[in-house]
Order: sequence, then structure tokens, then C-alpha cells
Amino acid sequence: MKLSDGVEWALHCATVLAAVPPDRGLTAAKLAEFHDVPSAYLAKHLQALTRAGIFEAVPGRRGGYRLARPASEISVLDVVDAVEGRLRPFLCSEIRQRGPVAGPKSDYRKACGISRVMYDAENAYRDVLKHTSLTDLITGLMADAPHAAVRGATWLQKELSS
Amino acid sequence: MKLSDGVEWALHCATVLAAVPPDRGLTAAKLAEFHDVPSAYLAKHLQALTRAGIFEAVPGRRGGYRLARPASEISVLDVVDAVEGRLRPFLCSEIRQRGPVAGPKSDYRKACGISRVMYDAENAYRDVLKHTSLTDLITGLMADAPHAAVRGATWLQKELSS
DNA sequence: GTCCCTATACTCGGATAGCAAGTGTCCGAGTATAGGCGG
DNA sequence: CCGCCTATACTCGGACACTTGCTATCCGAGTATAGGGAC
Repeated sequence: MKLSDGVEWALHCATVLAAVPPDRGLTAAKLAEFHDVPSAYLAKHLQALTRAGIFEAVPGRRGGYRLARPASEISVLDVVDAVEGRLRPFLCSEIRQRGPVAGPKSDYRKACGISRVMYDAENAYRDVLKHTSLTDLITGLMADAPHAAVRGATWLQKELSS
Repeated sequence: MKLSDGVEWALHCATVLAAVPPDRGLTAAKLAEFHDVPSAYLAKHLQALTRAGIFEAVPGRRGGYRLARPASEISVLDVVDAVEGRLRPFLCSEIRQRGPVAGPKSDYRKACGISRVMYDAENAYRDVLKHTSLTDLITGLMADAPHAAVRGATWLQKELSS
């Protein structure tokens, strides 16, 4: 069980975009430069986020990406699902209905207890991410590393003005 | 994020082994036959479970696998970690300390807030699995599909007597 | 001076290679058993 | 008849190919801009 690196990048990009005025945008190249990650690969994930309706892409010159809705209405889960593709980590293949002791289908009306536990765990995981919004993330970032936040804001202002 | 198929197999095997008397064992081939899965590949996971101290392997003729401790003292998390290798789904690469706005390390004393949320979610996931034991699983299986449980017990008795 | 048209530069978007990890399989090392032999 | 020894058959264990999906990259389609020309 491993998450794509893109999840971390996407979350950081989202916090940066939250600081961009709604009528402006930031290009994939700038976002990649800010985090020092391969821009071509980052672009791939930004596209996925756009398809999911979390980011908005502005084409053409002076284009770029921006949040599709207020940061308070974007959860961490939204971002993770968009990048990872919303596939369940555990998939029950009903092996209890296979082998020499398999019986009629009517014997297995209730879902397999093992899958139930795995799904419960998955839901607990998702709940935590669901109840954390981008604003929560930003509040935390500013409290944890205020100096870095100020430097980031300064850099952003410089990029937007040019 | 995807879990290995072996997780499901391992959990089902564990519930079967829980029904085997402590002084007996069940071979990898028999476990594979019971679930109709490739025995060679299942053996690989059984070895991992043995290394993790959850199963015990009895070598030689009339050997096989059995639980290393009572079913009530084995959690689902133990099995999942043994098969999956206990690697964290999310790994913070501290990209906030990279790029043009990177600052002195003293600015980043506290852990990245993004990683904190991801780890909280992971812990919620693990907690659910941790608080479910093999006995809980078996109780559920027998309640959900009693006929199948009886057939399984009969098959097992036949195999053990021969 | 104002409007329109055209060429341009820059953006996103999807299609294309490379690589690592999971998936699946095999054969060799080790051990309890079963049978035969000797006492 | 009893004990011991040897050969055997069966088990687990680790080493070896293959496939899927993530990682990384590129070039083409589309658009707002900027400049020049006509009115």
C-alpha cells in the first residue's frame, strides 16, 4: 500500500493556489519551480485535479491554474481521490465462495466479514481526510513555520506582479 | 493505493488455521486448495507471516502451518502488516524545504502539517484493524454464513484425519 | 486617433517511453516418517 | 520380539522470470496578447 508522490505535491500546490487571487492563476511551471519538482510530471497531476473539478485551468497566454471553489470547501480527501483515482485499497474477491467447500449463493447473502472490517478501516481513514479542509491545512502551515509562510507569500506576490 | 491480494488470502487462511488443533498443522497446499488460489504464491505470503511471528511453520513430513499464538491475541493489523511489509502509505519528502523560498532548517522545527493529517488518517485506519482480532473475524464469519462454516469444519476434519 | 486584423508567444492537454514493485513460479535444503535389518 | 539404521517422501525456504501500474517526458491544439496597418 503506497500513495503516489503526486498526492503530496498536489496538496502543497493547493495551499499555494489558495493564496492566489481568484481572478489570477499560476502556471504549472511556476508551481513546479516553487516546490522544485519535475514540471512535466506535476502537470499530469494538475490535469487530474482539473478533471475532478478541484482546480480550474485557464488556457492561453497569462493562463494557469486556480482553485475551482473556496479553500474552505475543498477537503484533503477531494485532492487525494483526484490524484489517486478513487480505487479501493482492499477489494474482496469473495474467495470464500471458491474451492471445494463452496456452496449455493444463498449461503452468502451477507457481505464477507473480512471485507467489512477492511472497509470500516478505509472509511475511518477517509473520514479524517474528509473533515480536514484546505483552510485547516493553511492555518497549520502558518502556525508551524511562519517565517517560511512569509517568504512564500513574498515570492508569490513577486510572481503575480511580473 | 492498493493492497496486495495476499492480504485477503492471509486473513482467510488465518481464520482456517484458528480451527486447527494446536498440535496439528495444515500445509500450504491444503490452504491453497481450500481457497482455490495458486499455492506457490500463497506460500510466499505464508512465509512472510511466519517471519513476522504470526504463523509457525513445522518442517518435514506431516508438517505445515499453524497459529503461533491464540487467535484472540492476533489482530487483523498484525496480518496486514506482515503481508504488506509495514511501509507507510504516505511519506513526507519535506518539499516545503526545497525550491526558491527554502529557509534555514530552524524554520521547520515542527512537522509538516500536511504529513500530520495524512498520518492521523493512517493511524485511524490502523486503529480499526488493531482492535479487531481473529476471534472477532471468526465470530462474524459464522454468524454471516453458518452453512458455509459447517462445510468448512467438515472438510477440515476430513483433512486432519487422513 | 481608433478600430480591426494578423502573427506570435505562451498556456494546457493527451499520447508516448522507462522503470520499479508486485505477481507468479520453480527447484533445492531440511526433517519426521516408514520400512527393513540385525540382535 | 525389540531396537536401530537407512532410504524415502514430503514439507518449508529462498532464488528466479514476468506483468502491471507508477514515474517521467515530450510534442501538438488552443487562446489571450501585442503590434502593425487601414480607415
